[in-house]
Amino acid sequence: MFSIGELSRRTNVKVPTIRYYEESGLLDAPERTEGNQRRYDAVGLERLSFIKHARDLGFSIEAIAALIDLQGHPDRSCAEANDIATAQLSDVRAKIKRLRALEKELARISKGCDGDGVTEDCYVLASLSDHGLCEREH
Amino acid sequence: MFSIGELSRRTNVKVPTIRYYEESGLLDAPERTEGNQRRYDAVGLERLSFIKHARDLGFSIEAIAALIDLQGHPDRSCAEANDIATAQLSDVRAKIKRLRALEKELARISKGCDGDGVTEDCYVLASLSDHGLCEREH
DNA sequence: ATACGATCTCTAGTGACTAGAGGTTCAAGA
DNA sequence: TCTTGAACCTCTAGTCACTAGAGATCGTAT
Repeated sequence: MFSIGELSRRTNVKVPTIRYYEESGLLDAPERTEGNQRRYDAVGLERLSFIKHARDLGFSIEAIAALIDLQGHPDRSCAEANDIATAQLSDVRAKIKRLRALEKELARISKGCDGDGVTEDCYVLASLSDHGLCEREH
Repeated sequence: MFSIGELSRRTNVKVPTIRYYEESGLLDAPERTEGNQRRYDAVGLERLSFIKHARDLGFSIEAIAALIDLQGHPDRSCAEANDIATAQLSDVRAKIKRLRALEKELARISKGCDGDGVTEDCYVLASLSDHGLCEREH
């Protein structure tokens, strides 16, 4: 049995975040000492590690809650879990696509300005004012 | 002179968002009719177009405020504007890098599961539980 | 016994909006 | 000129996933 601070150290999840996960229903409320302090065991550690890993992969709290629910029903089809992962994957891919377009545009805007002039003639500001200077849609 | 709804239509920025920008200090408070409704002119339209374009490129409200401030001082060096754009560019590149790592990991996790089994043996759930299954850091 | 870091709960703040309530104004048609 | 109804107004609260701070209590090492 260990404290919330110890759990925090072991998982690299901050203490207030752990309490937030409990409040959100992702973590079961743990046992308490007589003085009302939380005490965790290996199960709590494992659960939080799962959550942390999923968060690092960009899953939303809602999606994680669904995954945890599936874990609790080992007889349910695996398809659901796979659906959630696949949705997350296409979400990530869409974000990458969009960011790549932005990267191109920003690189172009930034390259057009050597930083020597005055803002009156600044290509950065001109580019932002006039969308027509952009090469593609974004 | 046109209404906030007309401005919204011309810029594709929603009406509450326009009011929010005004409240945030990005947009000057426009003239009002006798009945207290906002009336915009070409200057307001141009300003909002600038903001919209910058937001589409992922600049924060704070960065946009700085850019607008620079616009108001045409004698100031262009370097500052370029710095902001460059910072935004490296921010975007960092995000892309991170998302690509996530993409690989998610693709791997998702591929390992055909969706046919039951959750008990689900590779998606196993992967999320056990970080050691991951191929690289993320 | 005391000190002091860790913990507790609670409220409020973040960024960039979005939603809704409840009331007022504008403009077009009769 | 009157009426209707869409558009407008302000204000509050909600979103997501936390983060920060206040003020009080607890646990443990000396």
